[in-house]
Amino acid sequence: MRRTVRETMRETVRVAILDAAEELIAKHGLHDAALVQIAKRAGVAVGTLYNYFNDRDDLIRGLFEARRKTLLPQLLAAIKAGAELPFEPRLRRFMRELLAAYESHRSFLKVAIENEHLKPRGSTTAQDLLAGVRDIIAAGVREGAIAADKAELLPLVITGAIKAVIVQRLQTGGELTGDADAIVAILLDGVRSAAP
Amino acid sequence: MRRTVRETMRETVRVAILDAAEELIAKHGLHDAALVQIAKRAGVAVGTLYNYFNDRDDLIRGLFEARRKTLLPQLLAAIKAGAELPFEPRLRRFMRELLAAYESHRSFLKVAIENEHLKPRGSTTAQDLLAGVRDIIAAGVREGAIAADKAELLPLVITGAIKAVIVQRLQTGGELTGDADAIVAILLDGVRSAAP
Amino acid sequence: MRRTVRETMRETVRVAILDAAEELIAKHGLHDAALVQIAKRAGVAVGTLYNYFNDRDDLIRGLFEARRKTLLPQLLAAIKAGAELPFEPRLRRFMRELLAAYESHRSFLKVAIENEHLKPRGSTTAQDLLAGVRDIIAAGVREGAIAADKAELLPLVITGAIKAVIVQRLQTGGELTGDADAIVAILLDGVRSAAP
Amino acid sequence: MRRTVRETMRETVRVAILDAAEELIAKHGLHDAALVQIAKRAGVAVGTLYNYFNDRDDLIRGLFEARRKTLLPQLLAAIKAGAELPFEPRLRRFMRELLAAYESHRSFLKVAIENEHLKPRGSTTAQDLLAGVRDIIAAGVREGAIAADKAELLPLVITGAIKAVIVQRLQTGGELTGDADAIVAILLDGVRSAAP
DNA sequence: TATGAATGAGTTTTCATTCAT
DNA sequence: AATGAATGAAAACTCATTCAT
Repeated sequence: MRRTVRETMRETVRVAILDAAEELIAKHGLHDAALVQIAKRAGVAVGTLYNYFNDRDDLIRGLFEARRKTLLPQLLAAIKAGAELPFEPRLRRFMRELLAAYESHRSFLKVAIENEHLKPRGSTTAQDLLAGVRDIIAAGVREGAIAADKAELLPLVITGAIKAVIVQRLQTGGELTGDADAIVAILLDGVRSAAP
Repeated sequence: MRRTVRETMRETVRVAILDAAEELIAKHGLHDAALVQIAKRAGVAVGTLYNYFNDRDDLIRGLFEARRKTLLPQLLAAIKAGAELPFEPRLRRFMRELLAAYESHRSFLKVAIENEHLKPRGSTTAQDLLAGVRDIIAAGVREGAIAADKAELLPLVITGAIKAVIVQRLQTGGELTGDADAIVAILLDGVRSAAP
Repeated sequence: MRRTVRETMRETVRVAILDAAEELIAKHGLHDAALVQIAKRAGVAVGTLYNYFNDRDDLIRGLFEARRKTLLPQLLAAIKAGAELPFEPRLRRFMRELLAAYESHRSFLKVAIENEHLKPRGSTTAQDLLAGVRDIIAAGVREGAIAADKAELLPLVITGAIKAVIVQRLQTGGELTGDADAIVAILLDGVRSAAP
Repeated sequence: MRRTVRETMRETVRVAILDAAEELIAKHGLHDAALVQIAKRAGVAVGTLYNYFNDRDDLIRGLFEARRKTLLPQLLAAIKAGAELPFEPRLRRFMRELLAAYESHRSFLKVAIENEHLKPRGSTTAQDLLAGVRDIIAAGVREGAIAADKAELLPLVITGAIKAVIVQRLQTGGELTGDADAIVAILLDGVRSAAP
């Protein structure tokens, strides 16, 4: 039981460190978030960081992995949520749930999008998203709801659109969820006016 | 006229520096491209960089501005190219010309996309693109070719899609132009299968 | 008597710590043997080290003193062993017994020789050895067996030779004892070939 | 020619750095000679050290290599010096010249002997010495001047004796050369008193 | 103007030591 | 007494910037 107490403490500190890192990286950029600052904001000494991570790189990776661990289940849930629905409502539902889940990770989304090019140990949240969208599209193709020739590029287009909208909303401060239906509408129907 | 010769020399060196910077930033990332390396690759000494730029930041900004100066006319040309065409072929043509123009700037595209979040003094290539797409969309709306309610989000979706495809092609090595029509097709018609 | 049990436990831990220290210092060098590692290998926590030693320096000194405490009696025994013998067989016997005694302290010998220059409070094993050899030489001189003019440098030459041979054997892995007679032969007779 | 001036300057600074390093390491030990101190004593800034060496380790190695580069020719000269002499006078001459050469490197000898166990890139001064002594001994064997069975251990015994004497003289401050003949006498004749 | 060595402030990293549990 | 996380001073290392030549 003593063991458990200590482990709880450890976990608390670890979380504090990662939160501090996320915050500072979001504010100042990956490189300009100095370890001393991260430590200070986390309320620990510099040396303490090294009781939790091997080096700076490991800490950064730790942040990405921790967030991924939180976000992946939510992504999977969003995928599963409408599994029994036909393609269109399913995509709509997925988008809404996804952006709702993302809503509470704005800070990390900024960090993740700005540093997408850094190659991590495992998979990234962005890759998870792409894979998830691919699954749904694949289902749509099997169902006959989607033109097969569009299926290949579509996941890229969708995730690209999502990111663009997120970036914009992070800047302007608006809610992410608000755009879910609009994005889907464009993708499903195209942009042509309904006029004959 | 002697003056002109000297200025040509200066310009040559400046170009070499920017090319070197672009190359190294594309390879190692914005922060990990050290000035000594840039100088070495440009074939000059570190001190020389400071005869062309005030400081590191100014050099980076110089790179972005130089590329913008090249790309903006090409973008404007792509916009103008189909000005007299109706919306759909115009968008199609724009996409083709845009990606063709981008084709010879792969290295810079990598740099630009990875560092989109850094706010420079003036406009960025990304903002130019967004503005250009907005223009074309606006024309489409006036023309009645586009559902007005989709017009607001559409530019974001389009540029987001373009970026996503570019990033992917930069990684896999494929041609950019190849995807122009496919992207447009998705956006115009939506992804529904043609089925009755 | 309960007291004694407790003291035995303490002693056991102390020994474990010193053994761990010796092992790690032999492997990584004096400075690169970190206290955390020593503690881990000893099977205790870092803090525990400080229940047995005041600080790092004290621990190191403790190691040297502990080993000296073991080795000194063996050295003295080797000196005493042939006390009644004439000089030459005495020296021969001394060498054999000395190297035999050292045989089971290879790890510490490495540590001791590599760190001979660190001046501790008390005497060192190296100084003990030198003193011992001096005693034997002095006896040889009194006995008339040794040229008096060679008596001053001789102890240094002998101990230097011993150390050199030990270092070499520690590297190559051979037995220490094997060289005892050969060293003595060189020192007694010189290296001249027996030829007339 | 400008080139040459700069290179001369560079060499001057490099030498200053290595001298400072040698001095401080001799005084405080390998590990306790901090780079800031070395830089200060060399009259340069810390960063300058890194214009000459990759890292601390490289600087240390640089010191050993530089000294070896100076000492090796002197050693070789000492070996060659008496090449035409018969073994005994040759050994005697070698010892005198060797210790004379070492005389002006006391500081480095301390450093070298105290850190003999660190494995360098190439060979060490100690290894050079051992090899040199081996050469001379081998010649002695061929000449029939040395008992062949003693030839194997002899180089170790000689170098060990030399080191021991050097260490002692470094401490007490005496001249190194003074002991050359005495060491050789012991080794050649053995220590037996001349008495019948 | 070009050069490249020198600079030193700013970061990362280490580890003996402390101390609450 | 034992534990091991926290501490922070001290060290190594980086690199944009300066400046004498």
